[in-house]
Amino acid sequence: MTSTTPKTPPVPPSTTAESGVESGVVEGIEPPKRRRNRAAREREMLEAAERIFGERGYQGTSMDDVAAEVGVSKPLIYQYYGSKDGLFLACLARLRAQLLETVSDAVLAATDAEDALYAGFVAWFQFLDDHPHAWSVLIDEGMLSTNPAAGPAAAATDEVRAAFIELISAMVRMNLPPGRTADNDEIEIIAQSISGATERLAIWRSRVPAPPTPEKVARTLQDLLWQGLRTLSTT
Amino acid sequence: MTSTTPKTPPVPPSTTAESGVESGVVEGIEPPKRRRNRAAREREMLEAAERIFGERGYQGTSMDDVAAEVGVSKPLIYQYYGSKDGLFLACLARLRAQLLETVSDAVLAATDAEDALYAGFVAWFQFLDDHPHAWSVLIDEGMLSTNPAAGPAAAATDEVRAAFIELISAMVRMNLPPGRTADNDEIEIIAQSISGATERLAIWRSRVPAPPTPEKVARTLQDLLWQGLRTLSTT
DNA sequence: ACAACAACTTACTCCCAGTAAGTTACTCGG
DNA sequence: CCGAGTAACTTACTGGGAGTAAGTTGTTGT
Repeated sequence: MTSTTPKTPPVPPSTTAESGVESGVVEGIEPPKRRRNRAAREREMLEAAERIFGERGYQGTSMDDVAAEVGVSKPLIYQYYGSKDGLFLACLARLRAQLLETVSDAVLAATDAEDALYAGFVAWFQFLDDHPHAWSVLIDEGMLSTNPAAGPAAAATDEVRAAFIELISAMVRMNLPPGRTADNDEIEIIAQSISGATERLAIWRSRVPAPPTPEKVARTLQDLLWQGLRTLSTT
Repeated sequence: MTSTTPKTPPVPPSTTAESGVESGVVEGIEPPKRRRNRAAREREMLEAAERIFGERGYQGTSMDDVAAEVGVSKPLIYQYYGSKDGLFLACLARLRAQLLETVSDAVLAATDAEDALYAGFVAWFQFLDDHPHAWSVLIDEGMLSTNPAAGPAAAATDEVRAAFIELISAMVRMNLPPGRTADNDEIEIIAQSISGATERLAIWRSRVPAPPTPEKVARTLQDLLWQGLRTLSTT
């Protein structure tokens, strides 16, 4: 009764049809299939989950909520995704793939290192502007935990980060002054810093009323980092 | 029975003394006070909570756990701290005060801007090395959430961050090239970046097997940022 | 000694992740 | 067309943890 999403319009869940009246029409013309194959349901579930996680956060979302949204019962989700973490993980994986691809493309399309850095920043902030949902899922709750005891979701988020760290490290390495071989610690520190900076900036932009444009932020970040990157460890 | 911390040694919780034998001694000599005044209990609870949150994270800690550790029943904690969030918040507030003070002191003790930045970084990483507990509490779970729906703990963590952002902003402003007045967006972007970078570096250091020293990290970060900071927006 | 209050407990409720076991609709070989 | 087999799905539960109502016991001031 409180269902806000009248999925399969006719055919009430059965066991409620006292009056045979309903609507005047006969139902001989193939009642809209309630049953779908696994792949289709999984897709439905993933979409619903992505939306709800994005709106209410990991903690704020119950499996019953998602089930209700899809119009299905909870155990079915468990059958397909195993656990709440599993479901969240699936959302993450999808979003990560999209985000990583977007940024990588931008970086690879650039002609020189300076431009690659800038383009990567812009792509990152732009993507998150264009997919507010994605962003919420990526950071909220799941993103936060750095504690080993925090379950698979945290681990998955770490994977996302690791991928970016690697991308950034590669860029930094490519960008080293010719003769220079910086030690790995330095590269890692720099990559971690940039990753942390962009994450925090993304969060900040998503919460401030009138955030500066992706280009402005990317520009400022570029200005802040570029000099230091160019002269990396030449002291 | 499973209690690992035999706080108040004798005097079992009552209602278990079938045999009057117990130990041979009489208990006439003032049984170790089980009752304490509110302030003392609150302190006990805070310490236990800080430790357990630090070990198992916010999610991984149950109020019953904390209650058991203190040797007290759960509702008492609720009476004093109101909720799990309230308890966590109290831990956070304490740690924040310590951390902020440590870093501020280091910054203020420095003689010039360049040194202040470096000293601040070192103090930050050093403090977190010295207080692994504190660190876990500050970042785990509670730290992660950027979602408004994530409760007071998230809000409190934001306050911690806001304090640092402000400190960093002040430093950046002081450090501006003489005639230069950067716009506020730029300052904010830079402050957010530095905050994000140091947070991520701290997390990274806490998880990697042999992290570089605080000085090394601070140095690298300094090298990365200093050039950019000095020439802020002079393009 | 005893009233009155602070410190504390037992024994619940409710909500949510996860599960056991059963039921219903599609499909495919005859 | 017709059952057997299986994939899709459900009802009805368990268990654990946050939070609470209402009562009990120690302490303290008079």
